[in-house]
Amino acid sequence: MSTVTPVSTRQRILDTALDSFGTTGIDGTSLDALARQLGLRKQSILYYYNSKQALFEAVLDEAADQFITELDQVVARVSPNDVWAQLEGTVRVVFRLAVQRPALLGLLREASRPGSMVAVQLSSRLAGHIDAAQHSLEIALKEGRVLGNDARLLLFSLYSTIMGVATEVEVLRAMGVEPSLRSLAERRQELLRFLRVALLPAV
Amino acid sequence: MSTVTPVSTRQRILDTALDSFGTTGIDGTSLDALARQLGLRKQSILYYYNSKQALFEAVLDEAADQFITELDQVVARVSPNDVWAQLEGTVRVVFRLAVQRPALLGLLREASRPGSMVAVQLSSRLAGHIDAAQHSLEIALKEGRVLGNDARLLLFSLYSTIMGVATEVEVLRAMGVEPSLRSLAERRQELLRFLRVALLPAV
DNA sequence: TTTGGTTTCTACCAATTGGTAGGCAGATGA
DNA sequence: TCATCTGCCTACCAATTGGTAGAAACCAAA
Repeated sequence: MSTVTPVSTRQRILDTALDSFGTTGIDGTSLDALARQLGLRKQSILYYYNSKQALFEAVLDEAADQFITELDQVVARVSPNDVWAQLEGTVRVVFRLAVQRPALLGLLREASRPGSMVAVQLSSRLAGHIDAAQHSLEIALKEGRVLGNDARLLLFSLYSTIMGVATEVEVLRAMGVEPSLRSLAERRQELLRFLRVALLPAV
Repeated sequence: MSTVTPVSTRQRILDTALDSFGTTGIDGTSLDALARQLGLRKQSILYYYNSKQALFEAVLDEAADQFITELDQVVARVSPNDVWAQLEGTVRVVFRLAVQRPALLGLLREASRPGSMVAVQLSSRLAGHIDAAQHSLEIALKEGRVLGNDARLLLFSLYSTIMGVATEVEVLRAMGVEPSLRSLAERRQELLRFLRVALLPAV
């Protein structure tokens, strides 16, 4: 027995806005265009969210929620001591999002733009996860289970690599690789191999 | 004897536009604001570049030129067989640009945004360099001087890592590291260590 | 001094932007 | 039945956008 859950207009606006902000960017998204996509007038959007800025902040919160939820589901299952398993899980999540909800990653990308000020809001939401990851890394470093010096910088390198490989589609296209599910899987595999070599001491 | 070289208005427009497009983005840059920065009226900009689009394309060309020039100066000096030396040079160039001309990297970032169409123009300019790098990597892979499977995907991973570590300042800030010259140097060092481990076979 | 080309300007313009004011239909509860 | 509240609307608005038309200012050569 499947019931059609009525999605509230408020939620529909949020979802559509996330997609639009994440792909076209915040400047590239007008309230009019957004309303058109939703089959509404812009004033109905402003009824739920008092300004574009307010809408954007709500979208950011939503994005952080979704991202954290996805991450928790996969990462929290494995032992916090097994850094590699955690990393593998993270990569899996990010790549799944790259397929199913690319706008979410696009939004993170937009937020991490230099001088964006948006990052502040996001970072406070993600701070806990970042700290936990850093802590795990620190211990692993001390025990020699992972190669490296500075946990924070190492974490940063990992972030850059994973995010980049998952989202920089245009660069890949420029290199002659047409993005596809198959190429994405190959990319993920090569990425994991790359990270394994970079992180884990030779056996 | 130092002579004040008169910089043509055309060139001033190009430079200022590069900075603005690279930091504020193309949508975030209005011709009026640009003109104000230059002490001109917007119509003077349109006199030299017939439309905003035309200006942007010229800016992209300029950016590609500058990037290639910088890269050639450093990379072309070392043997094409020494993949590691080439990579080290590339990292040095990118990090220098991150300090001296961050807008240039910002523009590349903007261009590599999914669905940007801009990448096409840039990629045709960089195609030669990409091919050369890929070729070097392929040989090094075959001879076992570098770890990995697919040269293209490996190159892509390297690009993502380097570009990310050099430009994702906000992420770093979110992790509690205030960007500074000192932290940048540390980042570069850790990045090089990371890449060395990931690429070079253990001795 | 006049002429002609280059450069920069003023004066507009239509379209789009985010946002305000207020109305109208339908559901709900008294 | 009436009043109220919610949800979405039409009608505007001022500011900004990229862009056009054409006039001044300037400069060099004739």
